[in-house]
Amino acid sequence: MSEKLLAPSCATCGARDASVFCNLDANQLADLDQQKSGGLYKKGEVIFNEGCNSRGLFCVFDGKVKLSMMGPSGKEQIVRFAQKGDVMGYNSMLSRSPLSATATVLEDAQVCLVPARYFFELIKKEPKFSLELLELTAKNWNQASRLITDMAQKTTKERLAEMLLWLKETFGLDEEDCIDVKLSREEIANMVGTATEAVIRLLSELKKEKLIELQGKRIRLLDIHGLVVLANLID
Amino acid sequence: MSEKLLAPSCATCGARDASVFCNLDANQLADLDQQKSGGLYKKGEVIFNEGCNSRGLFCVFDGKVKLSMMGPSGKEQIVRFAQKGDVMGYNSMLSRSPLSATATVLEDAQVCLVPARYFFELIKKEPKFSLELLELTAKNWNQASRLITDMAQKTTKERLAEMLLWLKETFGLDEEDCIDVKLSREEIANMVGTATEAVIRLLSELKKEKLIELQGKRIRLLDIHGLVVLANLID
DNA sequence: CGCGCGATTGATTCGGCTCAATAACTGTGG
DNA sequence: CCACAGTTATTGAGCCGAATCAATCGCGCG
Repeated sequence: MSEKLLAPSCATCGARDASVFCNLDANQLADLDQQKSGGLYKKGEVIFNEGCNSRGLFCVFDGKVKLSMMGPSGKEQIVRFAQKGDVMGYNSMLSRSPLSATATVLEDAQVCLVPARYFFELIKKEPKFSLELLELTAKNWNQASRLITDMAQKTTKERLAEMLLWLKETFGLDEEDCIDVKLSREEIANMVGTATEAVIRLLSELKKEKLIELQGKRIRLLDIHGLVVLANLID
Repeated sequence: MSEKLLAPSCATCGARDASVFCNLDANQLADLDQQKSGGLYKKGEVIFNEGCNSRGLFCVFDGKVKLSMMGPSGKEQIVRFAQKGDVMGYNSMLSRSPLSATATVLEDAQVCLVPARYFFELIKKEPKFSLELLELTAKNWNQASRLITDMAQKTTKERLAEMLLWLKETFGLDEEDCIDVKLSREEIANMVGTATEAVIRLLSELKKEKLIELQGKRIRLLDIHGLVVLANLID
């Protein structure tokens, strides 16, 4: 972390409404403010590392973060992203096991840290918080099992199309219909589960098929429906 | 379900100690007994179906169940198993979405059903229950993200070795060191994410390499450490 | 301006999927 | 107890997608 800074106040945090903290009342938010600390992380920095113990629950105030695991042969696998309002590092606490993923900053991020003790206190005292958290983990599971199936059964091209759509859902499109995050070809390959060269070749196929346009790292989605069909998300 | 039957009492249920219900007190168990219903399912029967709404939380009293999803081209993908003490169908309730998997009986099973209303009541009233559930979903997530990485990065043979070890962990070995569950080659293929023929060929390779022995559906593990190494679970 | 990393393209190889043909096994009814 | 039909397991041959290796290109940056 580059520097310690005054964490943004939870009460006024714009990211909170959509987060697991959306149901806390004013008193609890004040408590949370007391307990938490904030940090500023620059692009490329690692917020936490797979295999270590979690220091608490990390809540992203702004910026973009990738969560990835090391594969058996040292290849990175990106398993999810986190941005404004998303929380990270809680699974490890809940399952009392080391962190299963590494969090790396894609775009400069402010991240708050809620210590484990207070996190568990919230669970014990605030059923609504537990429920939010359960809802979140349930959704994660749904997404994960879908991803398992896709990894196991889809072709590389189908998976690439699906990942582009996933990126669109996660980060949205800018005013020029470009996916609003900058990833290297290698990082895209590490989402799709393939080699960098394959991503490059397949992206240029998608371009030939008028589904996307490429300008360096910027990827413009020209035909979302076409991508959906290609990704086999519908028949 | 073949027949309605008197559900086993939660208070004396041997499966409960290791389940998410392990922390309930006598009163709550009595309530749970009141609320729940029981069912007997025969091999091959479907307990619930992907895409439907969950009728509640299913708790396996005995027997063996596979949980699978349909892939885009109609191929089954087995994502997990459930047996004594395992619960199913709760993710769908928590995320308020249709069931993400189909539960099919592998070996005759008795399964209790806790209605959604009571399930949510427990979460609201009993922080220890929420915590157990959170712990469970967190573990599931860890397993799922590991599986995503493996599917994306390992060879078919490595995945097969890993699945054999997973089956061993889940169902154990009988007195002859055979994995204690009967799966068709196709079902194994649907775990590994490959074609039936590939499983057959790779199983016979493993046999040649003296890692396993085959007698029909019975698979004897001869060299567990060898399988661990092959599966790349250690270096 | 040259260095170095990331992106791109090409050539080759190989794992694993598909299709096709047999063989073994299961349960069924005569 | 056997004959039959239907299913599951096995083996073989051919093909294709995608990984690997190698070389070049392009760009951002000191």
